[in-house]
Amino acid sequence: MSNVVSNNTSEVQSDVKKVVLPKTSESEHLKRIRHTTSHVMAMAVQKLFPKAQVTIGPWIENGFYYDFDSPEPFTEKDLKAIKKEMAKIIRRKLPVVREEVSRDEAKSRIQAINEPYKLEILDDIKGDPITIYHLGDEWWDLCAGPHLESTAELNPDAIALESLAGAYWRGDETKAQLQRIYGTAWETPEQLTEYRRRKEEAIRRDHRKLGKELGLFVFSDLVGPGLPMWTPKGTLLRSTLEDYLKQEQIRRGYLPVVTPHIGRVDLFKTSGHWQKYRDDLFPMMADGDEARQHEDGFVLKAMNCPFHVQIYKSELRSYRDLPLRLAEFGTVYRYEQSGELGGLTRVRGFTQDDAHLFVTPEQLDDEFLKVVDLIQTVFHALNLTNFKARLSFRDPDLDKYIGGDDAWEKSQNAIQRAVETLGLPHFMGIGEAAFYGPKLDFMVQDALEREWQLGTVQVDYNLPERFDLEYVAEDGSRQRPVMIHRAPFGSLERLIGILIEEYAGDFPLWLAPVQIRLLPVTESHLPFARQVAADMRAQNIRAEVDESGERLGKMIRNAEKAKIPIMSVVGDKEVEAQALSIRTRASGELGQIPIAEVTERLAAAIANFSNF
RNA sequence: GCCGAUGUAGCUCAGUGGUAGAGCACUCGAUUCGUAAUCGAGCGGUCAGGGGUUCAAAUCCCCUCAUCGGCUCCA
Repeated sequence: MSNVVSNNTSEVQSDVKKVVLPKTSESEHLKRIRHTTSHVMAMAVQKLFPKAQVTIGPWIENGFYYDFDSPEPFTEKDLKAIKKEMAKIIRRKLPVVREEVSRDEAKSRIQAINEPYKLEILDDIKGDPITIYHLGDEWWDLCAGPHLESTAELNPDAIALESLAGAYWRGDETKAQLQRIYGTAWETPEQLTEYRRRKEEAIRRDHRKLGKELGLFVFSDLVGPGLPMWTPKGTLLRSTLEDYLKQEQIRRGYLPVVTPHIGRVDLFKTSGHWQKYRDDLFPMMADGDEARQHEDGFVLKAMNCPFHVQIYKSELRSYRDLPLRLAEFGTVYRYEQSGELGGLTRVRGFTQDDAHLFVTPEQLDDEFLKVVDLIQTVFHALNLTNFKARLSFRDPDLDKYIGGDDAWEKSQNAIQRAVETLGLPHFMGIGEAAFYGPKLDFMVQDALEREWQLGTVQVDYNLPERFDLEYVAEDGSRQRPVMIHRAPFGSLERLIGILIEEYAGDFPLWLAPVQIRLLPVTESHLPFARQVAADMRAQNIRAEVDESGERLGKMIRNAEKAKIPIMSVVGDKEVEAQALSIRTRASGELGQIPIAEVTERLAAAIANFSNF
């Protein structure tokens, strides 16, 4: 009875001894282990590939990596050889010795071994002395440490080399591409096993896998990469989310609008997007070569703001009209780099829950706070608690932004004030701003611990300027409004990807594409089941009947695999009693409940975002 | 876009130079069944696509496409 958990999901079994995994950022010891392991790996690599040059090799949350410049590309087989070599080094119990040297001394030693990357790294190290860490007397690298005292403290069975990747020197794609080896190292082999188990579990939650299994969305090579298509079940999920937010927005004074999927190039020239993102748009549609030459054509929209701005501009606005909140579930297309695409989290066609608020400067703070409140409300309703707010400000050293310093100051201050007023925990993201303004971004992690932006609020003084927006103030003067761009979900695609992983496919009742499935014990009970389901659908309950004609056990199994929250067995007893035998995914069998009561409770639970 | 890996039936996968396989799904037949898989039969593949090597290619080589892990980018 206790085990209602399906055996193909990943829940931790209570009888398995729990291994606690330390975090690198919180464990000095683990930092030392990973630092030292990365040095051992680098030494092993240079032993096997003498031409390989060593660059940088830090610890990361789940392990470490090291970047090499090697004329011969590493292969998966090489990883095995490197791992073997590492074990050898570890068994030799080499002491790890810290040495302090002067800048000049470091320089001459680097020149002696001819490692130009190290020279660049040396230039970056501020202050003296320079620290060098030696492994025995055969290998050393510039390193701030700290390290273990000896390779003897490492356990080869707690170390694994995980993957190969390309990585640009200094993260700059115009510079040399290096080869990165990712590895992981733990205090004990048990920790490594646990780490691997968690990784497996994460893969089971992967929305690409679950989306396929649950039949929510599909891709097609013929349609094209990064262009998801939503199945009937996925579409139910999507529209439930849409309906929820639409309702919430209407309550908050948003006005719905609809705008086209394409617009003239000139529109995007005015906004500045064309100059900035031309290559990231699907190619222009132009009627003939001459039109093409003059850039007199149309492009698929990659954002909705310029369209909403045109609606704003369609009439003379009074201060009495503001704030004007124009909202649209707008589908946009971005020609993302092929290597960037993945599942639903990064796609080429997606729908933003977009809105643009046109406000007076005096209204800015208040409206901004209201938007943050909406986002928090939405995240709460979705049970997304594991997010971090990021202040995405401009990097003053870069010149990829439009607008004057004054506008930027004002915008960034408005965001700063908002998070302070709310006491919202946040972190800084310098250089993460949009080109027209700073943002407050709500960041979440997927199952594989990659960070994604969902909700966003942006303050913008620049587009109102570029489009020459105005309103008539109380004194009759023409004033410029401020714009707030905002999207609580960010995009429906990404949100759903994240939600699938967050819930591991077990959607809460109100979101579940199918809320209840009726299972007729024999085919003779089908008409009864169909009637009950139809009555439930009339109450806006997403009910369906298992028409397979399978045996009950099989139907239950299928419903469990489909992660349907509620099952109802209908047989002679139920027809007789005008009741339903209820089995929930969360709590197992609940026994017989009269049909009217089931319907009523279901409808109430759905309305309250609660369980049955 | 770059580095690396992968691509066999709708799905999950086996098959390393000699006649394409399994389980599930699907269709049909039998069974009419009470809380996680009834039995049997059948259907289903240009082995991602194209080119090459070979007497012979899913298997070896080249190109393209897609997917995955990273990097870069992300309005």
